[in-house]
Amino acid sequence: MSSPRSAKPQPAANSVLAALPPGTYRALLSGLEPVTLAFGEVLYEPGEPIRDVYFPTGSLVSLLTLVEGRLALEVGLVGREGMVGVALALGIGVSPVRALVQGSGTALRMNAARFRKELQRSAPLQRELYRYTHSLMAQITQTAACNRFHRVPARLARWLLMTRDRVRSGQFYLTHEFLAHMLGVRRVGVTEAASALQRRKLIAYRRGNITILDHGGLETASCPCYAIVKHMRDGRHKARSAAFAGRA
Amino acid sequence: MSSPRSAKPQPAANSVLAALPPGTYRALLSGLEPVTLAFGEVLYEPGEPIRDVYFPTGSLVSLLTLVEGRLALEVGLVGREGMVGVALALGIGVSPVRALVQGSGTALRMNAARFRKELQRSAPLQRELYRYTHSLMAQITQTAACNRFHRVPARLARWLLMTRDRVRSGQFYLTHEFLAHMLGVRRVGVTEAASALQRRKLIAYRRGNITILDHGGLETASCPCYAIVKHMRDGRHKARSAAFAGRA
DNA sequence: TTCGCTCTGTGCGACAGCGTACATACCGGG
DNA sequence: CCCGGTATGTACGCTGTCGCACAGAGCGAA
Repeated sequence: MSSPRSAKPQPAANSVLAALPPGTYRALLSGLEPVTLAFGEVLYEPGEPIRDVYFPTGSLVSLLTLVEGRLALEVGLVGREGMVGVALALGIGVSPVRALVQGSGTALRMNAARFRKELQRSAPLQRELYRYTHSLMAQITQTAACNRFHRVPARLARWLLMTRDRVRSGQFYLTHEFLAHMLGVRRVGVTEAASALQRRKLIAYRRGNITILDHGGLETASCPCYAIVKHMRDGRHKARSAAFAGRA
Repeated sequence: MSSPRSAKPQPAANSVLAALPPGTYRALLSGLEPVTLAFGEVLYEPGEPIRDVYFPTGSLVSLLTLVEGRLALEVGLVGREGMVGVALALGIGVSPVRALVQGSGTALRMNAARFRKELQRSAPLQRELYRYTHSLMAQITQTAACNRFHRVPARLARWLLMTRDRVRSGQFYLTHEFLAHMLGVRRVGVTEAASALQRRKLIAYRRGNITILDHGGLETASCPCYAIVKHMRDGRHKARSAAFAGRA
């Protein structure tokens, strides 16, 4: 119920995998197992070993940092554009964050040992993953600043837009309570901000089912961080040619 | 004047470089140029190409993200334990942050082209840099949460301790104005917090010259983020054996 | 239908941090 | 020794968010 569209025929591609040369991709295939991730599932817990990495195809995973054991704060959001478990690509076998499935759906899973082996032998895979790692770092950085300087309503708007981009749908299941954990604020704070957005006809929600009504309006209501992060990702090919000028 | 100790004989080692096998290190040497970084110098500006990378030996560099062009917020602090310019190690030629010299001192500099070449041919260098990249990501993540949940006095205390660890000295030059930019608060907010710490005899300062008087007390006054980040870095060898179990 | 649970809405006092303005203290140079 | 600039201290009203408490509202199961 949380994802009423799980049956729709997607291109089934994850952007990281899609960017690989065909030969590289074929070599990976036998290690990739299609799985369905369920809402609320926890893929990693901070300090625990990373057993598998995940390439979301139709799912959405939140990366949360925990403070004082109870408070949570989302620092990253991973959808089909990325991979869950970048720490492993950096040679670290322990997750620094909690990875929580925030949108049910499909993903491709590979166990840690195989992943390390494939990474070691494939330069294109390395290149794509490091590029994604950089983009994730930028996202975390932007989030840090955003949490410091921007108000709850703007941050909520940004978050909804980011989610929309990653699930490619303007509708998803999320309670105020859940959103509060993501934004690191009280549930009441979310209720107030969400009510305001609803009054302005930018979104509609009913017991957790949120629908984005006016994408443009929501973008105006959100802080500039949304546009900044989006632009960084879209501009990545430009960055690539700068970094690897004269190569590849 | 900003660094009255610039002449003291340091081991001159940067931790990333020190962790390399002797052969690897020797290969790098001809590309490493000793430089002195001056307080206030800007090594990178967001969006600009990374021309050189820096391995601080006796200097300290802040990584700042800019919001709306004017507000600044520190997301990372790089001293002798790291490198400035990790984006380049991830294949990105453009810096996402401003890199500002916060403590004058020595560093080893390598130009971007040479660095890419060396990185490509040296697996140990890659390994060390990716490990450091992970540690920097963890630091940024922790900072994001810290900025969200902790009060200014605690954050100030943490920041002073982190600086101390990186310059290996309990004394350094920093005005309230400067600290305000780092913490993303008003100068007045820093003054109030610093006065409180001074009243409690944890620090002393006089026109920018800050001295840590009671390290333990300051640690108590700081948020747990300090201990967490410190522990992550100290525990990195443990993490390594988990990630590379059975290898190298 | 009714009960119970979850989700959402509202009220209220407390307070940290903001923006601004201005006062004092320190230091080096002429 | 005095002057100017920089650094620090203090005051004050404002607002966003907090913590808490409780009141509706929707939905599913009995």
